[in-house]
Amino acid sequence: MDVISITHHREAPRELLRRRFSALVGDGVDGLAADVELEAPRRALGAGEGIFGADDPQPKIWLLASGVAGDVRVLADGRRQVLSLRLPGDVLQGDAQEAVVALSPVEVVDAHPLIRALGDRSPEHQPLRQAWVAAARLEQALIRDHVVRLGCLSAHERMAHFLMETHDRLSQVGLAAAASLHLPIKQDVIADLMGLSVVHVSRTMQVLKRDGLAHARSGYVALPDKQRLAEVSGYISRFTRAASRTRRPALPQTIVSQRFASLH
Amino acid sequence: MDVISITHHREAPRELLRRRFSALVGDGVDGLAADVELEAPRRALGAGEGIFGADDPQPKIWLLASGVAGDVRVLADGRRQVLSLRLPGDVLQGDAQEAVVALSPVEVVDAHPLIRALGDRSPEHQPLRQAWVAAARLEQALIRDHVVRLGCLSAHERMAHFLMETHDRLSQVGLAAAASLHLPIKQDVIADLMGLSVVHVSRTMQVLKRDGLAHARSGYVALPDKQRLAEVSGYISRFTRAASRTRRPALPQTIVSQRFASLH
DNA sequence: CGGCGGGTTGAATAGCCTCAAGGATCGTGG
DNA sequence: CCACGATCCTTGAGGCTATTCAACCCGCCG
Repeated sequence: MDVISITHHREAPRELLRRRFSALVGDGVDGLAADVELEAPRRALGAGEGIFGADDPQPKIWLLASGVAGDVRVLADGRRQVLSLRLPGDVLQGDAQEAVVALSPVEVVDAHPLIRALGDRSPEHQPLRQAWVAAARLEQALIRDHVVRLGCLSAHERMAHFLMETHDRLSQVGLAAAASLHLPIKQDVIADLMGLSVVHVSRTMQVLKRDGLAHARSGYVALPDKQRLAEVSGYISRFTRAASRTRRPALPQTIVSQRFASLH
Repeated sequence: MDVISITHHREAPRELLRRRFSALVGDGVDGLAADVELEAPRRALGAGEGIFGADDPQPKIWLLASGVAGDVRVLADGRRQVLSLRLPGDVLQGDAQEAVVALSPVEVVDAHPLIRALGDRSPEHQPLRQAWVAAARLEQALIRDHVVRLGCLSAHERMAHFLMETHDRLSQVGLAAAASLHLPIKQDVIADLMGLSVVHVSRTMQVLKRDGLAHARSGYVALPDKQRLAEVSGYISRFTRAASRTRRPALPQTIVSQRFASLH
């Protein structure tokens, strides 16, 4: 099968962002190249390292260039919950209430140039601002999907749903093949993400394999039958819809978007 | 015990909003009275009614004046998840991806005057905009708390945590006594909120009663020992902290707040 | 080769669910 | 004012899902 690594891909960070944004608002953001420089400072971290150290100097916003990170909350007794998975092309904001932790080896680049571009109100950056708002809205939708996963779905459904979602997200930035994805995280992370025990994650993966729905091997997951995987999990893509959905001209755009724009 | 109803209280909608906002950003929003008119149109709905009908004419933003509503998602096979509870003083935005449903008899008032005030950029409305952003950020934090509840906590912990949180939220708008709250929703709603079965919600409430932690009777819940209730659930208030937390002057405020401002 | 981290397996248990029946409460109509 | 039905809550019994604990396996690296 075709294989794309998300820790060792060769895409420029800006290109990842461009793909993500143009999937959200069309091609208006292609000019991203013009003035948004996203290469340095670049930082590499190993799995387990916190991305926002308390002693950090300036940059409080990073763009995830490669690898997997996650918003993690740890309870007093050691139980952990991974609130959301962060994939290449995502913007990581240290401002958040949670710790953002590298779940695989990752590379991050300073995203302040992007923030600066968003800050000025010139009309040429209008599509960029729209994309930023759309991205926040999408993130919002994803965390709500996560609530439903945890609240309503069985272990099998959860895993299937999660794999579909992650494949979709990686596809959007061009980092997944048609029927497989690279997911270099350990099972205990998946467990803390899905609200399950490590043991049960393992068992569930076995069943998915037996059913011909997902084969995992050394960080790569093949999804031979996405159709059926979507059916058994009730998965509805947030991505294909976003493109075709008709926008209703509702409230003063400023307010609605202000509500979403600061989410990262 | 002292009793305050949230379906039949006599607070003006604007007063609820003022309390909520001033708890977030201080007294700067007291001038809310000046130009933000929040009384009409007023609408009453019964439990179970959707608040945003597809046939709705204009107002797509309501302020919840009394009662309880919720963001509800229904799966294809009928399973339901209540994503978040909406309490008096909350702003309901039909723009959201979810259905917003009345979970008790509710009254809503048109919130467009508020939106208009947020829309103009005059300096006198600066605190109002800050509060709006802070409210969105809080909402964000609450849904993440919900993820942790569903992912990490046992049924008892979930219930205890939920009761603490709801009591806190109602206290903030002055609609809860010191050690009790009015929660006029049925157990099946709590079940769909907590990811449990109705039966188990009932049993769990019995145990909480036995332990002297929560007595529910006809929509009113007494919390005789909030201290212990917080301990057993690992509850950390988002409200007392918000007031005392030191704000770090981080990113250009516009961007950060844009990210939050359109969330409702 | 030994050790180690991560994955897998088995057995026993706990937590929560389902089904089904029995109470309590409340509004309604006689 | 009481009987009635409807709705919601409670209780019991049994079963399934997921957990825990423990051992074992496997690939990798020193």
